[in-house]
Amino acid sequence: MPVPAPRAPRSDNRLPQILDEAARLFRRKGYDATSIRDIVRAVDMLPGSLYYHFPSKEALLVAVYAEGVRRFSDAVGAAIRAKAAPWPRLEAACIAHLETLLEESDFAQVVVRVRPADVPAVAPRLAALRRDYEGVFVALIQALPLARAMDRRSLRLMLLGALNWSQVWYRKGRDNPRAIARHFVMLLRSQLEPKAQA
Amino acid sequence: MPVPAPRAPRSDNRLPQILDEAARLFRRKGYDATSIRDIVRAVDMLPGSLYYHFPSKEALLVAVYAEGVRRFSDAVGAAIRAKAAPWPRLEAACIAHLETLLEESDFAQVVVRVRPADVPAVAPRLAALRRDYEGVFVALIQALPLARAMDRRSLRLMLLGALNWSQVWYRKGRDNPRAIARHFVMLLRSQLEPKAQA
DNA sequence: GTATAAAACAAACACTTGTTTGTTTTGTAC
DNA sequence: GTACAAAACAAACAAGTGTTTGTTTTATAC
Repeated sequence: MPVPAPRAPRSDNRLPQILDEAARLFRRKGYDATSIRDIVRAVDMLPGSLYYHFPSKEALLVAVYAEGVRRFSDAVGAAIRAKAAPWPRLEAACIAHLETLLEESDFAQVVVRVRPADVPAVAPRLAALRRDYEGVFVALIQALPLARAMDRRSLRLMLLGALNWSQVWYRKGRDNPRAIARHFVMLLRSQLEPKAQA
Repeated sequence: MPVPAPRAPRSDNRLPQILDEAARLFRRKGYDATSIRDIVRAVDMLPGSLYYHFPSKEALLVAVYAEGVRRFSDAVGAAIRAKAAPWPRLEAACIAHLETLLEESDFAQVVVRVRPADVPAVAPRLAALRRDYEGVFVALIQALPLARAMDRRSLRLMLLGALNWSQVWYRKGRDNPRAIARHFVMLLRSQLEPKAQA
């Protein structure tokens, strides 16, 4: 009894639209407040049909979350590739992070907005995804030549915290992601640099 | 036809327990993920009974949120009353804010965790409450003698953002609210002060 | 002790939730 | 054009949602 060969997905496959819509709604209303029916309605589909693509609502969230992390990583990776010195690399990373978060991607917003602990069934997976991404910042800050015996962990937590919290107060048009990121990094930089410049 | 005089509330009145339990659950699971039944179960009450005390779930949230803001304000108010100079006042405020948030009060955590926009029916009220509280920080930062033509709004957003985001990574025992707050303020302070000290 | 209002119960309401099941449509490869 | 798997439909499921209604208990003030 020969096993039938798997076939390529159909070209009218609406999985990408599902992901897009899920990201948009998870971002806007949060995970709990978004229902399966909310999502499929926007894609003109029936609730049950979603379960052909994902085994559960949680699995859909994981897919969106993973895509969000990928967008962050891609943007930051490309940004730091263009810089050599430690501080410019960190600044470029922060700018890329914030532009992705605030202007580019609903997927990225989901990563910042949804707390892993709020979705127990997949909390470890979400936490791991976020941790992997933040590893880039650990490395970037590790590479900084710091003057004092500075706690690099606190430095990272303050910087990323301030950046991510901007999601709460940011308003398109009024604020500018690049300017915010530059500003925040500058505040820390001139304070921590070995020699002077102040 | 004389209007009957209102009577004092009964002493076995369980409203305080309801508020406590709502704060605990809103903090732990979020507003949407917490049901009326979750709350009353912990107080050993029936769902309908809650509606004697609050006209809606949103009204209950407003009560919890307002109490959270009050706790923040009380703690910060007491803390800055003991200091005179601008920078020590700001530092004391940050310490009080973080200790209240991370160790004292479920109510305070709700203020930081629940986004007004997620509860449209009462979003303006929640936003106003939070804005009122943050006014203290506006004033504290306004009073700082800054060296450069520094954007005080960005300074406030970075500081409060970093503080509030600590709710995401803070772990009791491992981390220390007072130390975190001191650290964050120090990072900004020595950078911004007019003369020197660095 | 009795009147009265405070505070809770008991039971349902109409609706939404995530998910499952069996069936049907539909694009594609031969 | 026919076979076949991909992808969707149609319809229900059990459980949970916020809330309402009418009734009953109960602490307190006189």
